[in-house]
Amino acid sequence: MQISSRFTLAVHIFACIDTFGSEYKVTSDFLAGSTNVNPVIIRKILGQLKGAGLIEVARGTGGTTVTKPLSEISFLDIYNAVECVENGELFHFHENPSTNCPVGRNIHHILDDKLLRVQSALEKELASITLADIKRDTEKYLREESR
Amino acid sequence: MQISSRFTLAVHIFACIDTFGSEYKVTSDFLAGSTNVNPVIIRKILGQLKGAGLIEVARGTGGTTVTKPLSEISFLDIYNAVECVENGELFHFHENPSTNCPVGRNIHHILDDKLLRVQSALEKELASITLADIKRDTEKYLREESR
DNA sequence: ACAAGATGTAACAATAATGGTTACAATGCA
DNA sequence: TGCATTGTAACCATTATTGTTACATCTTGT
Repeated sequence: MQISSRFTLAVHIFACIDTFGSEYKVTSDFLAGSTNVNPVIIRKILGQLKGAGLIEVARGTGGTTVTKPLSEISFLDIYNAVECVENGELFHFHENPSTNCPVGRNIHHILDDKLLRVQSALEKELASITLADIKRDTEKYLREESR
Repeated sequence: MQISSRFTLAVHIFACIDTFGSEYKVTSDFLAGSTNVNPVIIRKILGQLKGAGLIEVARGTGGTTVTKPLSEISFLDIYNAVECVENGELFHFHENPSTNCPVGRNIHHILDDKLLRVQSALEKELASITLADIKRDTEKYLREESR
């Protein structure tokens, strides 16, 4: 199963806030224009990012701002904000394996440490990438365009 | 989004084949008993594992065998066999970001290398774990039980 | 005070994936 | 031939995703 487009959308949103925030008021309609995604979807994602304390959204007047230095917001923060995995577990276990079978009643013990290793590897890499990297590369690509 | 229980089921299946294969004929009904999952679901997973060349399933007579040494079958092999991600891409991208917006038309360039890094980290860890590890730990837990 | 522009959210729909279930043709062996 | 088993089709229920309309609520400017 793929990770929801909410994640790439959220990064796109941050790139827009950083690129256009000083010049325009970054509203859900503005972001809907850039992402080509329905403004209500955008507002839901903004709500999740706000819930995670990564942004502030101005009620009434509109507009979005980032609450921390970009280098302190990692892909993992964003992933956790928008990807609501239950119990935070990457792997879905089949329920109630047979307790009559020696393998069935031990499969969790056998697998858990290994699944955790895999999940940790994913999260570690997500944590190593921050919005500062996105800012740097966004500026790079925009510079290349304007030449 | 979680990785489908097909993955943990597949590992469970391999553990059963290894533990019981010499003593019993490992049929989809047998596996359904151990996993507590419908035999048709088991047969579908067996079909995927067979398609990936990891096992052989005896038509008519029934029973399942592994085609390679356990140390040569990694979690990544199993993951790729049962987790049908389109294009093999872990991250889902929102479609048609605006080409009028500088961020919209560059977001793919900006993100692609970073998403690939994350996916590679996941796959590398999956590749580092093999069914030989599962065999070793299964035997360990069964030994601990019988004391 | 009120109009205008935004957000927050409810409600509903379409689509897809997951997991389950029944049914049955095809297979291989005794 | 009979039997156990696989492979697969045809459904179904449930859930997640994404899209859409609608509207109450909030803030500011006039």
